Amino acid sequence: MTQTRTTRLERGRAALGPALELVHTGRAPTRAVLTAELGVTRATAGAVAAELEALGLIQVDARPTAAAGSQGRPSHRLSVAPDGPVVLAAQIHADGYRAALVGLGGRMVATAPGCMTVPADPSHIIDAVVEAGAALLADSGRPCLGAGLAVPSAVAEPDGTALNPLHLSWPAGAPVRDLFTRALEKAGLRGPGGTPLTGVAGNDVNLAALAEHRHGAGRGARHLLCVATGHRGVGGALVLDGRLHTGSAGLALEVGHLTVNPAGLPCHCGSRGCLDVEADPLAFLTAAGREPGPSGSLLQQSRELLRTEYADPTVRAAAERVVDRLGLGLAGLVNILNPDRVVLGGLHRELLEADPERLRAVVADRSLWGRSGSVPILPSTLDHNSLVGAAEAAWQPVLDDPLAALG
Amino acid sequence: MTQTRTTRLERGRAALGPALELVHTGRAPTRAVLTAELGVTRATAGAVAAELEALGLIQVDARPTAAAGSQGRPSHRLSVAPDGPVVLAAQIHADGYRAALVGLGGRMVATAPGCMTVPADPSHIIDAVVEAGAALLADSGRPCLGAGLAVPSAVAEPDGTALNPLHLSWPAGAPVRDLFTRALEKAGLRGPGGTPLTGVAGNDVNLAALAEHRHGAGRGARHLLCVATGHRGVGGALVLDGRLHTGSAGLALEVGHLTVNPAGLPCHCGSRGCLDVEADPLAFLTAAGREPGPSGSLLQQSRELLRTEYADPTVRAAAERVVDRLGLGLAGLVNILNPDRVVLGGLHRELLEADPERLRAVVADRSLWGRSGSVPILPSTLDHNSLVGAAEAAWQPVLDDPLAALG
DNA sequence: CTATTTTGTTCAGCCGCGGCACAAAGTGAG
DNA sequence: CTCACTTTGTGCCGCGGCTGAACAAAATAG
Repeated sequence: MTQTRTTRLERGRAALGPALELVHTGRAPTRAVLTAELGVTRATAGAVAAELEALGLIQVDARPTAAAGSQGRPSHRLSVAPDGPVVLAAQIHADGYRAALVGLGGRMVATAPGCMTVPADPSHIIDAVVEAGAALLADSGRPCLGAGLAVPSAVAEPDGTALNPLHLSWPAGAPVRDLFTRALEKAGLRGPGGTPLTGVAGNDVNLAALAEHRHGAGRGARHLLCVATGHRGVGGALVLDGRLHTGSAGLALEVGHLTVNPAGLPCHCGSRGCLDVEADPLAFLTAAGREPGPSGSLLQQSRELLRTEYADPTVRAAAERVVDRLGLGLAGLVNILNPDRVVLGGLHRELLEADPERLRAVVADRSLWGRSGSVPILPSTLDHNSLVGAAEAAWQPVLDDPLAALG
Repeated sequence: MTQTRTTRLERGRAALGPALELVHTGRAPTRAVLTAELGVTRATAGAVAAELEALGLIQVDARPTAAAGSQGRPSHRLSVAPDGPVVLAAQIHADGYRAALVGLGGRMVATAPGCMTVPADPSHIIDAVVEAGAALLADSGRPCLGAGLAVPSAVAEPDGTALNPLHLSWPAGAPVRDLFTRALEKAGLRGPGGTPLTGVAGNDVNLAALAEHRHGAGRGARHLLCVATGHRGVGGALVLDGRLHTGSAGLALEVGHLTVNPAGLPCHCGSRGCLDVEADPLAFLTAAGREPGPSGSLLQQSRELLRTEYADPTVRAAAERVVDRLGLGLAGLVNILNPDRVVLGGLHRELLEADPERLRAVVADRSLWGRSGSVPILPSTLDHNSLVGAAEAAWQPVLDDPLAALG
């Protein structure tokens, strides 16, 4: 037998992927910075940039803008290609869906929301969101390199099934990844060269964390912990060295069942006082003595209450109660994960902004050492971060190996 | 200025490090397997193996043993060099210290225990263990490539200071890494070419996890969670894709303050019913109604009790109580980290072996999905795993880049 | 003993990349 | 404006690691 081996996909320029990621995340605004970040010679960086430009992924400005106050020849500016390829991002939430086209750099090119009560059969809404995305794509005329789907449920790997669609009526174990891929096929969406698109699916909080890490409040963090709450329950996510940590089966960071109030409310998990039932919008509304509305509007209702009636002592006390519980949960997570940054989303973001010091104090107090307790806790900064995160997941193969993904 | 750049340490054969690691961990018993694992051609694998042999790190058997039941030319066998270089491993525990020389493959070449009450000044005992190691080294006549120290405390990065020497009388923030390095210098230990040795220091449970992952019960796991208890308190560690996850400041996996018994004993952290006070040897002895002995012997005392009097209903009930608490803590960790294997050390190992089903049932019951709950829970299998782990940490630079570490 | 299978070895050639020299494009001093 | 200086871009050469292929070696099967 003549000598065969596994095809080396990373063939060609090894620095192509890292270089694209640097431009994508805005960490390489010029070719000079790119050279330094990659740790290669200027010659190599130049060749890499030229190759990425030839692939239509980035743009190298021929007319470099002079950097103020610095001497020497100004470096060429790098940016993502303004009319380059996009990926299809889709999100399903309690109120309906949203489709979007997202280019490199997290730029949302087009977006289309859709309201509907989520039906028991996940394939219907997945088909709907993909069709909306296909329409956007047809309008834009730009090539599509991938597709990502965010769902409000844990997604098991490697099968891509939704395990706990808590506030959806989906059956447990719905094969959302495969349904998504099939919907892409049905909608006639194709990748470069007519190859079929393979969809990726993930938990919305996980994907939001990825987006915040690349383009939002988590930028530059080595170990980023995100915690967020939508309508019911609390989700977590961890980004380690730029990669989402989903655990061995995609089930990591199920933080909802940390005990934060030993004498608290019973939880469906069998315990009492879990974060899930002590620090979500429903808990806030209940503590404030308000009648919770329909489950798909709990977040809006809570935000409204927080914004308009925070002066009311009852509301304020309810907020502080939730913040204290959340702080206990965060302290536990900080002790276990020791992140260098924490970003809060959903209602937790508003609660943090309402009283940043209280939450930070609780976390610092219950963390084991001042050092780990002094971790910065920031509100999320991206709109539609789950959607952008779904796009990030879809971009990943391109970032890992641009040649293979486009060739 | 002529073009300079950061020296590319990984210059030369890029596959040298991975190849050494494969032999080191026993995953490349033959050159043919090495070829497949590295994903290179036979020619390259041959060159790499020859180079590692020339460096004195591995041995390539000229007379390959025929593999039974397979055709074709038998492949050369690979093994670590029997008289190759070693690293110095040191451990400090409640009863004293232990020094050892450890070769590649986790082979303990020589070891020397030392009993002493740990003095308040950490430099004394660190000097003592290094001197013991230096004596072993002089006897062996083998070159020393590194040194690692395991301490029963969290070690903060990047400064290498011991933060919570719980059952030692050390001051908080003792610079153990620097004290260790200085002791190595004082003892006249030198690396290849007379370069000074830089010591590495780590938490004993963290290092034990590393050892179990490379050579023990954790072999092959992608996400390995280790939990162990020595005399007081509970420690945890996580190995992700072969690397220890120590968090952004070395403080990750401080699992001792997970709440596992809301109505439990008060803990110095301010909460009640923490894992630290509910699932350590002291908790077991107390629950069994025994008078705890001196703090440095709690583990022995507990083991003794478990082995000789497990038939006693009081002892058994105490064990089950601790197992139940431990199970709650493990379930919480499994929900957050979703490892694909759990390894228990110290007294937890004996408790697991006494009644494997009970612990597994508790974990499965409190894990969110059967899938993550069905994670295998195994007892540790290595003797002196913290010591071997200290050696692993010391070997790491060599495994990462053999040429740079030896050149 | 021959055919087959699997592995080791040698060698030529490609190609990525470093190093260098030089050009280009800016700032600042006089 | 000119000149010195600094920083960046580009073309070219050469090294060296790695692939690919042909060939040799060492075992088993029949």
